[in-house]
Amino acid sequence: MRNKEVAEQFYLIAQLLSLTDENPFKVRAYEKAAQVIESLPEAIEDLAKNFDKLSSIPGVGKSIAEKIVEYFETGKIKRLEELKSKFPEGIFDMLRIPGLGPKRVRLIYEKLGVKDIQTLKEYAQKGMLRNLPGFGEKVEQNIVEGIQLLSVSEQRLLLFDALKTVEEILKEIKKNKEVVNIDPCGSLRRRKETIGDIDILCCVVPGKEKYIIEKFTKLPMVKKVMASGDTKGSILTDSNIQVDLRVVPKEVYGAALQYFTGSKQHNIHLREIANKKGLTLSEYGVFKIGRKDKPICGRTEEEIYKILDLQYIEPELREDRGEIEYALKGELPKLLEMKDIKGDTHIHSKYSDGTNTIKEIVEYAEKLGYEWIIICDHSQSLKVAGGVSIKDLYKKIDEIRNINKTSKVKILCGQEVDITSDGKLDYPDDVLKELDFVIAAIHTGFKQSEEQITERIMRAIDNKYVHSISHPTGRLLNKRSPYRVNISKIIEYAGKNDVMLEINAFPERLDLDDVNSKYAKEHGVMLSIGTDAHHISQMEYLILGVYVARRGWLEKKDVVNTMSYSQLCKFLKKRR
DNA sequence: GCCGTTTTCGGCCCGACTGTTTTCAGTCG
Repeated sequence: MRNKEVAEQFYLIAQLLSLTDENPFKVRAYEKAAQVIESLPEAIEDLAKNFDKLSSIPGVGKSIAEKIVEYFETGKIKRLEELKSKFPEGIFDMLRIPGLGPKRVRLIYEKLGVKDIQTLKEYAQKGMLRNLPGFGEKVEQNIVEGIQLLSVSEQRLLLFDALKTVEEILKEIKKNKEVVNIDPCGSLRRRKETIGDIDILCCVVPGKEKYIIEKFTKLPMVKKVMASGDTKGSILTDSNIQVDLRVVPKEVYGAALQYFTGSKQHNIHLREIANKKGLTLSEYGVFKIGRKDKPICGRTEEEIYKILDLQYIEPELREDRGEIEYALKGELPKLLEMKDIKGDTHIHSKYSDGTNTIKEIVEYAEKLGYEWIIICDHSQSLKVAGGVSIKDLYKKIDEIRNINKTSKVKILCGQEVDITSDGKLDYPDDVLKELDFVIAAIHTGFKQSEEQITERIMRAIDNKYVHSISHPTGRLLNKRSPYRVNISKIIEYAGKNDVMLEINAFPERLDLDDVNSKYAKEHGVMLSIGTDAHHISQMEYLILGVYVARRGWLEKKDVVNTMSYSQLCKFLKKRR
């Protein structure tokens, strides 16, 4: 998969073009194409073999398609090389500074010859920028502060951590009785796997807008106030998370919620549809073009979609990945919900590196309202994680059978079995066949080539005792890239062989991700959501897996966790 | 550069806030 790499080239072109006098819509076109390519489930290098296919990707026309082909044939894009030669390397760093955009970067470079962040900081501190048109003392100060913010503000927050932070903030703001309504929106509401900053929308009793903004900017966790106006406030928390609060009147709350939930691409697409109907859409409602005085609607989100002749679109789908076209036809999927979930397919116990006994786990599962759980511990060779010997495995099976006699929640005995570096499984078949559930996983040999790792996983899929593949790409958010694996090939192969793939719900994994989950569904793959919990409290992570599934367009029928205990047992036996 | 049931040319989403200005450009989401 070289999609990310190709997308990167077009992001670069867009960035460099923004520094020139080129038509700004050209910049947008490149950005859009980059975005589309990035979230394409098929490998772009495969699509590039067929020019018509390539240029039929929405947002990719003749010119960009040619550049993709050129990139694969020569390893370079001439247009990009030309642009690069016009600007020094350091210009990219300068563009990353929050509050400093392409126009000012260009001015600083052309008028003063500044071409790296260090020099820029010195110039700003010495007051050498203030004579440029549009610059002043405050701008200089903001640049210095922006540079200091650079490293912290770029790390994206895990969804799980963002959800916790926003919960804390909402609790504080709700203490003010002037607050009528309050909701997190932005990428958090769309449940993206990582969050850049947190957006919160609220409506208050009339006349108290500014008062609430001021309250917000004085919360205990505020480190720095970035902006504070009549209807918008923006702060940086002590853990360097940017949080924006917007206050709107209740008559347009739905329009604002829609607007601030995004995504940007989804909203742009929606407004294009509005325009074609002689309407215009903003956070203040839907208007007839030329009649900005009185909105037609905007109290609820549902009204907005309805007036555009669209089905209501769940926030998790709003990425402009086809949901608008489906909503136009009324063919959106009915997304999986937490209440559909009957069990967790991946929990570690004390038998390997988990902290709780099976008894403790099953009691917690009962609290969560589950019907069944699958206890999967590591296999024998994974010594660092307390891999279970064959002897202990039989003990585990016995213990589970015993507990099942009296337990309300049923336990299945599973194992997370290592795929060794030569593609074999870490227990012999006569042991595997004693297990209710086998989830195969890669924990070693990350450095192997794409062919080798892909082949290893395919050999595991061939084994008739394997039910699912755990965390199929091995990525750790903010920490480790996926191992080199042709994931679309794995998905297609799993589909052909009726093997499931896991949506690992551990906060830093979320693997498969949304895009690949959707691709899996389209190839007839059943997904298993497992928390990979190593402590009972981590069993709460399951909701994160449901969010991924929803972003991947999955329905109840696409996920094994929605089966009853008897359905599940039957389903798992079918594989053998 | 992309796109098309008003279009193959001429559009391309919309508004808040800031800091610089005396009416607006730049940046952000």
